[in-house]
Amino acid sequence: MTDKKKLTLKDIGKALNLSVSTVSRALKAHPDIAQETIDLVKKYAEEHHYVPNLLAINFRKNRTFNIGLIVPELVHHFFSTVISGAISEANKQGYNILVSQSNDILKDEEKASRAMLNSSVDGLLISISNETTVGEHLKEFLDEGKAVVQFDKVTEQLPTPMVIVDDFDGAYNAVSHLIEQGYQRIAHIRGRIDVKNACDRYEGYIKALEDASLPILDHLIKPCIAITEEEGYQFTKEMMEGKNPPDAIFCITDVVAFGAMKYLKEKGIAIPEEVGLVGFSNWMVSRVMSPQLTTVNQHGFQMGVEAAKLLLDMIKNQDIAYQETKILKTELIVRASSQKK
Amino acid sequence: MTDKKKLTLKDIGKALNLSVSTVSRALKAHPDIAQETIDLVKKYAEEHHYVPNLLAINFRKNRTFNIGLIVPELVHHFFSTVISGAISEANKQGYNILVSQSNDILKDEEKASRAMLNSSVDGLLISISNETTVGEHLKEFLDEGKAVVQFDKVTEQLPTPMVIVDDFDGAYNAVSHLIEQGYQRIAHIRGRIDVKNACDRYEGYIKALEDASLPILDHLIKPCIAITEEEGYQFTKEMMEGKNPPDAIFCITDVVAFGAMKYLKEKGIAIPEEVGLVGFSNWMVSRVMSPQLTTVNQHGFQMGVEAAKLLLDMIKNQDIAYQETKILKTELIVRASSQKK
DNA sequence: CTGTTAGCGCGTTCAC
DNA sequence: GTGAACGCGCTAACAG
Repeated sequence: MTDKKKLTLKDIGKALNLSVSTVSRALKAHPDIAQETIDLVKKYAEEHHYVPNLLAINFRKNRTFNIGLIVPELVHHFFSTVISGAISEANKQGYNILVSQSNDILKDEEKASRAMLNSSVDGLLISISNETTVGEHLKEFLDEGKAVVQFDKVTEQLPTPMVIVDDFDGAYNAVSHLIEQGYQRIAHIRGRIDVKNACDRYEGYIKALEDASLPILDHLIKPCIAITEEEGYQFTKEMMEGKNPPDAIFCITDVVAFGAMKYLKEKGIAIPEEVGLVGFSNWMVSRVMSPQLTTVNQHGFQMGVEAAKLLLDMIKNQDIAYQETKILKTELIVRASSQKK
Repeated sequence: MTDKKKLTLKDIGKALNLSVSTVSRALKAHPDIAQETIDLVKKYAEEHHYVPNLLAINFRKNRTFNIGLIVPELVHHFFSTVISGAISEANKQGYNILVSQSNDILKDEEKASRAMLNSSVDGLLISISNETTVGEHLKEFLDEGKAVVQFDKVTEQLPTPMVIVDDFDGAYNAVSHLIEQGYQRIAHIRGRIDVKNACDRYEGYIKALEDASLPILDHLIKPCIAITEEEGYQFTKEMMEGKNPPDAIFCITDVVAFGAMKYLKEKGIAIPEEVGLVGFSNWMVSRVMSPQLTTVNQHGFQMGVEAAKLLLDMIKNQDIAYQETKILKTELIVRASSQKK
């Protein structure tokens, strides 16, 4: 590796017999500087491939042009889509993105956020872990005067703007669609009780049933803990083998629906004829299952873009107090698994 | 609420009537400093939540404790798995990871790498785009004396260490497995001719046929350009409708195999009885298809870990010249789509 | 043992 | 128009 000495303002000054400050000003075409000087300096800089030392600039201005992004899981279709959107927007505005994951473990999230807080980041985009409730480590960010935007999995305990999906509405539409298709005994394999998204979807489910004057049956509501295929399989088995089994299942997410589908197929129960199935999130898997899974698309890319925009706005206008909550509409994607008619 | 302004060494010095340098040394328990002083300073720093200004440190030491990571696509099961591994290892060693994507477009890759080069990164992990051949923008990294490690999609034009999968071996095993199952006319929907991975897999395919004394049939070898489901569908259609159709298809990747499967199912061609199918990469979709897809697992997480380790080794021992190439073995995952017997 | 001094590269006074 | 000087926070060489 060749150690190429980097050109500095001082070097240029020496070469051109100018002072450092003149060179500095010339490069940004300061009005005080003579046009000839400006041209001269710019030409020299160009020819010798002068690159300003970002480290020095950042140090002086106390900012890094980096923003942090923490998600529960990186290997996850929805989250990677969000990240993709955030990176796209950030890059457009001249920022880079530092990515970390919490694995849904509070300790890991704290470690990641502290690692970023130590001045390597101007602001933070975060989707909190299942274990995060208060978020002391995130308050540290705010205390330092750094911008934070929450997205998707959020907590109201933290006074920051957020970008979320209209989970209530998405669930409501999904369940209403099932009802419209003629299903009457609709089960819900839901998420954790302490997670906002899961609750919103649950509420949407309940509301849809109520609006259609369908009874709410407690034994058809099952709570996942880890949100896995296995849970989907297990709960479906329990319900189908119990009495008064459901004729449709609305699952908190596509993987869970896959577990449910697996059980139904094993038992030769026809989808959608005997049991209808709807997932949530529009993972790539939902298109690949057979029958293809009806699901709720969350526009992850757009969420990433919006979250990044919001954060960068805040960073650039420190004075403004943002408290905005952007709610993105979902889109029901109807496929074979729920089309009885 | 903590103090709004950050505590500096100078502040501590003033408060304790010590010089800045003494404080600095005390905090790192320099042997020259009296134990009492060390204790005193440390206690004060602790109580007042002193956090060293990383920006200043980095500026002075000319490094950032960040490493860059560029992949063709972020929303991609394999790559996100690699990233996950790289982040895990980097964090362990006190580094953060800056992520960007090229979308398989050379221009985007150049932009991303330049954005990172500008002193926001100590080294780079990259999986090059389909369009990258020479990699002038990557040479700039090397010229600046920054470490670069290539992984998965690499070019030999660039003298850097790499971490790759044994694509040849993986393909060889996959095709040998098909042969063992009794398939005789094995097609290959391959990747681009100018991409190394694709060629290695192709070679493995050829070698397996040769070793089994099976003929190589040109009309059963089809080259994808964009590596999509549509191409898989189209090529399979062409081959199945042409004369001397294949009785098995080895696909460059799982999505392509999904396209192939889609066509076969539409036409009522039985998998694996009439046509066997094998993919590559072990995406989550491969488990969800029905029949489940036989595929080649690439140990993405491990690849990320190895690549990060290599890069950090280089960063930490600037003097050592690394030219290592780590080749990770693959693992054939046999599922229903290829089990004729 | 501890303090003084001298930068790192840049931008921003304030003089001339 | 331009230059000199200072400081951002920290480290390291050199004194004492």
